[in-house]
Amino acid sequence: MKDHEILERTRTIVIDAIAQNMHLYGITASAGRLYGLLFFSDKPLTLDEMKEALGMSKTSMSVAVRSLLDLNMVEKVWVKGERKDLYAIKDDWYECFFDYFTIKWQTAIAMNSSAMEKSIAKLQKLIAEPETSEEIREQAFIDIKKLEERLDYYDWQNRLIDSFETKEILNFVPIEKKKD
Amino acid sequence: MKDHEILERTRTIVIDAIAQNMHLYGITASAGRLYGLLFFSDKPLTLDEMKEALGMSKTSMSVAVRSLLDLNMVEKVWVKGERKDLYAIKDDWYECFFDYFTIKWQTAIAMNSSAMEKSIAKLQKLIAEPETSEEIREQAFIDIKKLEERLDYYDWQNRLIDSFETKEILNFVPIEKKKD
DNA sequence: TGGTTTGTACAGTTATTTCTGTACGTAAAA
DNA sequence: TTTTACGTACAGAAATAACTGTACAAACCA
Repeated sequence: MKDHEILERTRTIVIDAIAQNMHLYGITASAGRLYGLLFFSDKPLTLDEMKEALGMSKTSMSVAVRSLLDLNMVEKVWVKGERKDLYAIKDDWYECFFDYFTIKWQTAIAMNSSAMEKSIAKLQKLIAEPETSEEIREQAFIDIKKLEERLDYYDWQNRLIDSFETKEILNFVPIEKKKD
Repeated sequence: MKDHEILERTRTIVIDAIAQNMHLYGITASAGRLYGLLFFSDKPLTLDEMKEALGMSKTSMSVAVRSLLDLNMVEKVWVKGERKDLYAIKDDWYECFFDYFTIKWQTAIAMNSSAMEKSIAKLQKLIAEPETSEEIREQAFIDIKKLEERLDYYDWQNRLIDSFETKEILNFVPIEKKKD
């Protein structure tokens, strides 16, 4: 009786902490709780079991689990003879961390880079125009310089994320087994 | 007339893109716009100038600029004879990127680690109790193992972020000047 | 000292996000 | 085939976050 409570409480402490910090991945706290639930679960769970465990609607569970799927934090598991969909946590944390940058950051970097490249092109065209005033031309030069610097920075970010994607980063910051 | 519009439009495109992706840093889109404004500004701006440029309240500018200050994305600039506070973008993007992890991620990791360490201690105590049932004891062992694995992962994350903080990461993924 | 100006705290408002229940399409079971 | 169960789309409700205007404290100036 008391034992079980302690076990449950220690889990809750951890789940709360995880949920609270999940926003770093752009994920709602509820999805974080769900992640914590799956972290401790010894078997894949159905939407109904999640709903039951977290006291939320099935719809919310469906949404939350999908957001976790999108980030490769959770996977759909097939179990023979089970009609319902089952979901389990992906237990390669490192992979998951890397995927986050590949999925979210690389997209954002691509968007920003694209916008900046387009702007540079427009500015160069503006500079090439003979009727552009000297003042404007000068400002355009300055803007182009700023944008190119920024593009260099995005290029660096991409190279960093590439080292995540290929796991080459682990040669630089290796996974070490802690001594027991 | 037309020139100036083109210049303005190219800036807007870029600012919009930046604002849209700023959520990756846990920052509101408005603060993102402000960041974009400062990115193109050739001089530090006052709250009133920001308010004017973005058509928002001074209070909002105050809040937004503070969120950027907290992430070391912006700095307060002192200018002789100027009574108002002036703010400028921090132009070391790399530093800013590293700071983000040091400020946000390290804090989150510390919170999670702390919660897990506390839980492990409680579980070990539970295991040591003679009246704990064998079933509970077994479950506690499983939980401890999971938590310790997770702690190893957090340790790795910390080492990665350390390499950001010390900039040693740049030895692995160097900043390369793009050829002009 | 008293009179301005500047930045922010606070409370109220608006906008956005998150959550719920119903309704429905799809697929398995009978 | 009909029946049943599952997961999700959708619309409305509840909760949260973002923004604004007022009011005030601190700093500056006279």
